[in-house]
Amino acid sequence: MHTKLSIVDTLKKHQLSVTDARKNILSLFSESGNALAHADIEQQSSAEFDRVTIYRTLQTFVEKGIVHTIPTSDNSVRYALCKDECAAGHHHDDHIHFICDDCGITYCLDQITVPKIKLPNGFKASQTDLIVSGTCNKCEQ
Amino acid sequence: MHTKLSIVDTLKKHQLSVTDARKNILSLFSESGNALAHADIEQQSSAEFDRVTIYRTLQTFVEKGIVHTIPTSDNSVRYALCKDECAAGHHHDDHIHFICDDCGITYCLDQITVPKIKLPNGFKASQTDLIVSGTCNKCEQ
DNA sequence: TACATCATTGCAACTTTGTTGCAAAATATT
DNA sequence: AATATTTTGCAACAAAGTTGCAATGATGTA
Repeated sequence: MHTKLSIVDTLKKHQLSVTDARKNILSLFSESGNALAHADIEQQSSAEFDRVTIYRTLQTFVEKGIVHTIPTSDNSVRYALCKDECAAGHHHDDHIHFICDDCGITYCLDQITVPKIKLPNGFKASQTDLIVSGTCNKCEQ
Repeated sequence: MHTKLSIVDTLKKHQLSVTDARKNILSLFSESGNALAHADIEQQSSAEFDRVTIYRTLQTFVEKGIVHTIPTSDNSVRYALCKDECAAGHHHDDHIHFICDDCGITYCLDQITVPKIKLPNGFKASQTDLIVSGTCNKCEQ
């Protein structure tokens, strides 16, 4: 069984030097539990870090396999923590994402896996994203 | 059986006045056959129309149900023609989209439908997007 | 067809978002 | 603790998207 890695250990495991920005942004993710847009992070730490640093940090996290991206229709890609198994350059996040139209929260529905899709001849899949939008369980009444 | 609507008829059907910009942009879609990003349209008609016009035209087309959006991970939403059944404010495009990592072409794979997903309690889906990326049949060798 | 009305377009000005190079600061290594 | 290496912030910029408004174009009616 896996013991949950600390923020610092996660960074070290991926051969990243441990800096304030990285610790801080990474902890934003684990505290929130959900996916974050660049803008979310900027709002929650703009006083502390330069915009450019946030861009570069997110990019590094994606490259190292610490977070994965979630496509959206509104030109504001979301980022979410990967499971431990994700490695640099190779993501294994074949779960579903749910974006609430009401509150905007983006959930990783880890329990549900993306069904295998049979593509036409000649098409080869390297990644599959399934994004469901609608109303989440908090916004429904 | 449906007879394919002309550009002008499509606009009229959706209660839009027929203008050069709309005719032109709409025909870009039917000629290309695939999904287009805002940038694609801008390149192919920048001399003719203002950037702002393209933004507004695309927005109108989405609202009227003439085109639908395709989420992406690179902050460049793609737009593609809807089937005839799509009405204003209510899209029925539950087919799969394929984005080629090589050539960048975005295909609507109409033949393949998105499998029904069972969501956790309290979650209600209004739309489901399935985006597969990889190598398309033209780029594969 | 000409007119009046209404919608659309282009322009300008602006805001937001994302990128790049470089010097200063922080981190890691010895 | 000193050096080498990375990371950060700043500045300057490029690209993407938005808004108001006047001018133009489309549409329906006489």
